[in-house]
Amino acid sequence: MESAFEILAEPNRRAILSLLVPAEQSVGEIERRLRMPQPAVSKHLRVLREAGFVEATVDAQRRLYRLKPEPLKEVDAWLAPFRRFWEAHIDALERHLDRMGESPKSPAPKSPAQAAKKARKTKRRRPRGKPLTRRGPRT
Amino acid sequence: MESAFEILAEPNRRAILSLLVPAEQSVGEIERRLRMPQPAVSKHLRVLREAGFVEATVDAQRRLYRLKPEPLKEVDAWLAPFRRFWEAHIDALERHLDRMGESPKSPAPKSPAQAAKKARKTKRRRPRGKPLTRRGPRT
DNA sequence: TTCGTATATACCTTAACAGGCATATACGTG
DNA sequence: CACGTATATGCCTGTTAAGGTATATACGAA
Repeated sequence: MESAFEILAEPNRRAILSLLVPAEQSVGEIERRLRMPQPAVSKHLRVLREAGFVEATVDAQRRLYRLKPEPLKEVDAWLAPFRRFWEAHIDALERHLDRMGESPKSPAPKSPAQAAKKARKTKRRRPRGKPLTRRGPRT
Repeated sequence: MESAFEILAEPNRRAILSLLVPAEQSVGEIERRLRMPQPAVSKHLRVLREAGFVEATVDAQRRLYRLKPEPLKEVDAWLAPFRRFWEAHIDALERHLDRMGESPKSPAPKSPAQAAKKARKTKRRRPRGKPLTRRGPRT
């Protein structure tokens, strides 16, 4: 669990962080708002705390958790080169998309997301019978 | 492996993406530059491709991979609220740090909010009876 | 065709997490 | 002191993903 990215890979943790943007929250509030078992919340908070995403203050038996920006800033910083990349290429991309608005081969390519999903869903367990023209460098 | 964050959790994948910022690269180039076994590279590229982070074109037996911005843009978008958060609090933080440059031990009054809280229910002294071993709400 | 290069997949093993459940610890109050 | 509330940990389990190794596929050249 080294990097900030690994921490953010967990959806519930991202949800917790988002919840903390407007204001600090107690464990119980998070538990209720996200409808998540209390031990889970505590565990995620521990991970977040140890990674520096949040910090807590004590209020009687309660712990009030609030955001700490540093790790997210790191992520933001990592993103910077890519941001420059896509900003530089926006126009080129637009042109490209404009151009291929027709039907290249099969039914007009879906959104990248959908395409990805489909690819994932496709069972690529070769049935052990026929070569099926699949292995090897994709064409 | 749903979200972009999960994809980015893997350091080698991040490395690959960074490598692709300046220009597209073949699998072999990535392999050499990152000193990573070829199957590993191919596997990571597959994940990246299916998640829409990259796309490839065929050049004879070679595949040239290049960046696609969408998923990273998503990440960037998710980050936005937090960016606002830390930008809004930078000055406050600075003030805070400026102020507490003195005695860290003495009750140096913190923010008004905290002061108020404390006034309400100042009773958070650890009884010292038991050595605060480990279990239980952290103090 | 055969060979060499470039890349993708299959399969196996291992490790790491997330979830669930039980329970320990702290604190305030009666 | 006993109790209820708030939160943290321990342990166990299932799942999933990454690494390693072997091999299949595709293509150009001889």
